[in-house]
Order: sequence, then C-alpha cells, then structure tokens
Amino acid sequence: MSDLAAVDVAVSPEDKFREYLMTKGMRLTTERETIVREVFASHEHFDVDQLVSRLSQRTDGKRVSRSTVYRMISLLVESGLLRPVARPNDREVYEHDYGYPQHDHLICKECGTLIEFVDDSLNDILERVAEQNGFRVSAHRLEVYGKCADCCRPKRRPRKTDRI
Amino acid sequence: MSDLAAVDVAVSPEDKFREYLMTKGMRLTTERETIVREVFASHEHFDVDQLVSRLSQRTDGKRVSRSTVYRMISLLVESGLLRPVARPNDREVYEHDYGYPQHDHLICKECGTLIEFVDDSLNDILERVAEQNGFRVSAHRLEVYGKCADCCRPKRRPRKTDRI
DNA sequence: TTTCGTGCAAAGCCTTTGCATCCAT
DNA sequence: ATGGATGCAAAGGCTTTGCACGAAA
Repeated sequence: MSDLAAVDVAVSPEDKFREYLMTKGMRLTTERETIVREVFASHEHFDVDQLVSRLSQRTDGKRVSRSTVYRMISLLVESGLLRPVARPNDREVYEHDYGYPQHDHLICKECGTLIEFVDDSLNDILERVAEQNGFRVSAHRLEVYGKCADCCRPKRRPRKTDRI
Repeated sequence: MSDLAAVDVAVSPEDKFREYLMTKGMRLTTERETIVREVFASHEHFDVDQLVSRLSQRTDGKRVSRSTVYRMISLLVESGLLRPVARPNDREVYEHDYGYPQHDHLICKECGTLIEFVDDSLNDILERVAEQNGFRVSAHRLEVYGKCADCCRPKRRPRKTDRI
C-alpha cells in the first residue's frame, strides 16, 4: 500500500474508533485500544492470524485473546476503519479503510503482487448500474487479475517470494 | 442469470467435462454425469447446499453424496465449467462459466441475492488502468455490495430464509 | 454496584479426508 | 482383477458463542 499517498485526516483512527464506540454506548478498553494501535501501526495487508501473532509478540504485557481480536475486527469493519479485501486460502485479508483513499487492486497471478489503483469513473459506473437495479451500494470489491509489468518482462524471474 | 442470453456453444457441458476427464485419465461415472446434468439444468446461481438438496430430491434414485458433490465442484471449476462468484454468508456461490457471457454482480448483504449486470465501459476502464501500470489483464472479479430493492422496501421484512 | 468486555473452551459451519466398499474397464 | 470413485463418518480450519470472571462507569 506504500505507493499511495495517505489522506489527510483530522481525526486519528483511535479517535474515530472512540467516536464510534460512543455512539454505540460501548467502552474503549485497554484491549481495544491496543488492537486499534497495532492495526494502524502498519499499512500492510493482514489476516487475523497475523494480527494475533503481532499482538502476542508484544513485550509490554498487553496481550489480547483471539476471541477479542475477532470481535474487534467486526467492530473495526463496521466502524469503517477496516475493510476485507481478499480471501486467499480461506483467510480473510484486511486493509485500512480509514485515512486511506478508496482504491482497487491489480493482482499479478504470477508473483502475487498487489498493485493499488484509483479510478473515479468506476464509482460512476457502479452508481449508474445500481440505480438501474434499484440497488443501494455500500461497498465494492474489484480484483483485476493478470500479469504485472515485472512478470511480463522476459529477463527477470517472477518474484515468488512476494506475498499478498 | 435468466436475463442474459446464452452463448452459442459447439460442445455441451457434459461433452466438455468428458473431454476434461479424459485428459486426466479419470472416469465419467454415473454420479458425475448426474451432477453435471443437475448443475447445467438451471442457470441459477447456487451453493453446495442447494445443489445437494436438488440432488437429494431426485426421484430416479440417482442420489449422490455430499462428499462427491464437493469433489465434483472442484473438478467443474478446474475444467472451466463452473466458477465461484461470491461468498455471501460464508457460502461459496457458483455459476456457469461455460457457454455464458462475462458479467459482474450486485450482491445484497441483507438477503444474499445476486443480481447480474453487464457494462462494457468497465472493461475500458480496466484496460486503461492496466496500461498505465504496464499490467496485462486476464480476468477480473467485481462484487458490488449493498442492499437490493426488495430489502430497501420498508414494508417487507428482509428475507432471512432466502439463501444463495 | 451494575453493566459491559474479556478469556477460555466448547460449539458451529462449511469443507476436506481416511478408509472400506463398489464399480467401470 | 484392479485402480479409480463413492459414502460415511470423522477430522480440519476458521470463526462464533456461552459463561464465569474481571474491569469500566
């Protein structure tokens, strides 16, 4: 995700989440704060397992159970901070949905690289199609599969080690 | 899927599948034939559970076990006859990939209904984006999530029992 | 104090698999 | 006969949930 500029946000993810909890009458516990921080400490895509191990490696004693992580992921998705982007091998993969511009992905079938792109006309199309069907769009997932520039070049070997 | 015109195909799904099995040195058993026919008897989207119940309602005694259905779905996907299109409520939903035109889906988060749509300008956009990134597109998967017309209507309760 | 949240383990769900039996070549 | 295929039930893998304990307000 590093090649897209971060959007200027007035409110930090923590604050945004705090707000969300407020409206729901929920509490910002230490565990919840720990998770939000861990999630937004890196812009990488991640699945639940990866998040759990990042949390379990903490040396400050702020450990969080797997159940709580699952419960938190739901909250983060509901609150608009996170969104699921893909599901390779039955593991849901998430990415930041807040403080980051809307985008979609070109996915190289060869090396697995994810290339993010933004295209506004896409939304226009979706809106039009939705309207024609009396449908109210809340989100979309567009995955474009193919071969990236690197892998199209004959010289270089595909980067098999690249993940997600 | 019924409002999309079927593409003319020289070979029937059964024949195509038979061919595939041949190349793999596998057999076309009665069970496999039954499943291919049942799958291509209707153009509707379906999940494994639905296919299983359709099969179990047969009166001709041609029943097939759930395991075999799962094993067959893999084969049908591998052979290019079927493709997974969405995963509402954690159930993989499949559709015909052979003898049917390219299209995308509106997916109702409420009742799980899939609405197909075709939009040519979408491909133009993808091509343009791909070119800008030196990417060669081979396929795409676009899932638009939201609320369908039925579920938007306040009168009627969302159809919780409807699956797909 | 009282309500909400956490952790643990158990349960759920869909899917895959081991294995004995069966069947098409 | 002889592999591959089927069915059944059991096992897997990820996710959800019931419940008692613990922590905010």
